[in-house]
Amino acid sequence: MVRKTKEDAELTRLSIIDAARIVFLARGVSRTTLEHIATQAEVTRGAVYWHFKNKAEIFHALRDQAFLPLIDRMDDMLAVENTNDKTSNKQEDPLTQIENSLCHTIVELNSDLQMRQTYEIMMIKCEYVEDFATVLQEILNNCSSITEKIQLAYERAKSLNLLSGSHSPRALALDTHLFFSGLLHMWVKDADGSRFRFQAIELIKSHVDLRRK
Amino acid sequence: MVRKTKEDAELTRLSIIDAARIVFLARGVSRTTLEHIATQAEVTRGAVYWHFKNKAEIFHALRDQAFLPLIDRMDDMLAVENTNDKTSNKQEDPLTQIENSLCHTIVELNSDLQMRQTYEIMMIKCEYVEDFATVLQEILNNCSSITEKIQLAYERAKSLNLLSGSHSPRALALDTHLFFSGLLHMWVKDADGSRFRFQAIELIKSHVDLRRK
DNA sequence: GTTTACATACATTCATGTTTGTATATAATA
DNA sequence: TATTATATACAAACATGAATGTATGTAAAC
Repeated sequence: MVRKTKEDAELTRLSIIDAARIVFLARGVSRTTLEHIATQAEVTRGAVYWHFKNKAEIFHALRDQAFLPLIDRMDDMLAVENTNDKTSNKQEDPLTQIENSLCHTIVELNSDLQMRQTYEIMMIKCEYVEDFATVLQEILNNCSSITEKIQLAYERAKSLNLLSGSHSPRALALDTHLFFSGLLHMWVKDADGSRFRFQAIELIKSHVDLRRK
Repeated sequence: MVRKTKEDAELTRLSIIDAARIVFLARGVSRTTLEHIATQAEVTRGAVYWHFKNKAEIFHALRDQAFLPLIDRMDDMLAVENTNDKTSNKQEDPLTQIENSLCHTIVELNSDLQMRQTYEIMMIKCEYVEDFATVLQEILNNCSSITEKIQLAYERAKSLNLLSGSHSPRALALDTHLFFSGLLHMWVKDADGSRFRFQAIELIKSHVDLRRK
């Protein structure tokens, strides 16, 4: 049980990230030792230090694994209508596009335990200081970009005369973004699911409906 | 510089909580030592251990100091109209009541640096595990109770025929709660204020307006 | 005189980073 | 193709620096 092939080494790397997720979730990021992670991954700290510089690097790897794909997917679902692609979300009306992209995120979280756990870690098991503060800024940037996409969708909806009332697409987008941000937080904190988890989809539909003519 | 009067001791206690806030904010809760807090408060760890059992107890004290008053105030502003009290928020229409209670919280946060810092600690400088997990549950309970108050206000608004559309007060309340929860999070994370801090009031007004007939 | 409100000193545990050791994969060379 | 060299992927040991909790000391208040 010593030297492995490159493929084995990659598996070790992944299992360390996997282990980190489990231990971070249970003990919080600060309180988990590299020893904890190593034990969970059934390796020694030597292996951990071989693959990662320190705990922060593991944290970043974990984030990249779960966060980025979801952000990308959301971005994609909010993209401008593309008439060549009949199978995608893009032929829906803009409001339905918004609704679908939000719902999709929730569905993903519901079906993917690991992603759910990672979100929980990022939201309530991590202190955003020093090495971790940058992650927060990145998240904020992602949020901004998504808000802009939502705004564009609302602008399309407006020009298609789909909106009730006369609110600015900007204000609508910010409101939607804050709603969804709050929903994700509550969704994560609501461990037993009694408050938000089981009605998240409903809440999204209701939120979007409020804007529909 | 040894034994003090009861009043002096109470001042020491408060200065320890004050110091904890400063250090928690800068270093995160986990990474701050009781030594850090003691130094900041210009006492020794002896004094800290005299007044508090451990770090978690300081954390709880800090929370009680900043959180509870704000919650109470919000609760109060959402209370049922009281015709005897002409000076309060209670003579406003229910939707304005909701708007005011949300705005009030933001104004408070804007004017009270310490409260703002405490919120920041609770949201992004603390890991909710073990000793701290209970705090999260308490926060969730507070949220539930506020949501209920908001729902009651929406019900009053509905019976006064102030609402546009035909959405249920329950759905409206949840939506508002999630919006505000998201707003608080963003408000706190948005350190330089460029994204949310300076337009929070506007966003609240716009959110409530969306529901007004 | 006793309790209070601390300061100081001590003991222990624990986490981190580094260093060293080592078996094996892989590339180089002959 | 067989041999050798080197880099890889770890394990194990070590050294250091905290951080915690407790125990003890002490001066002033009551």
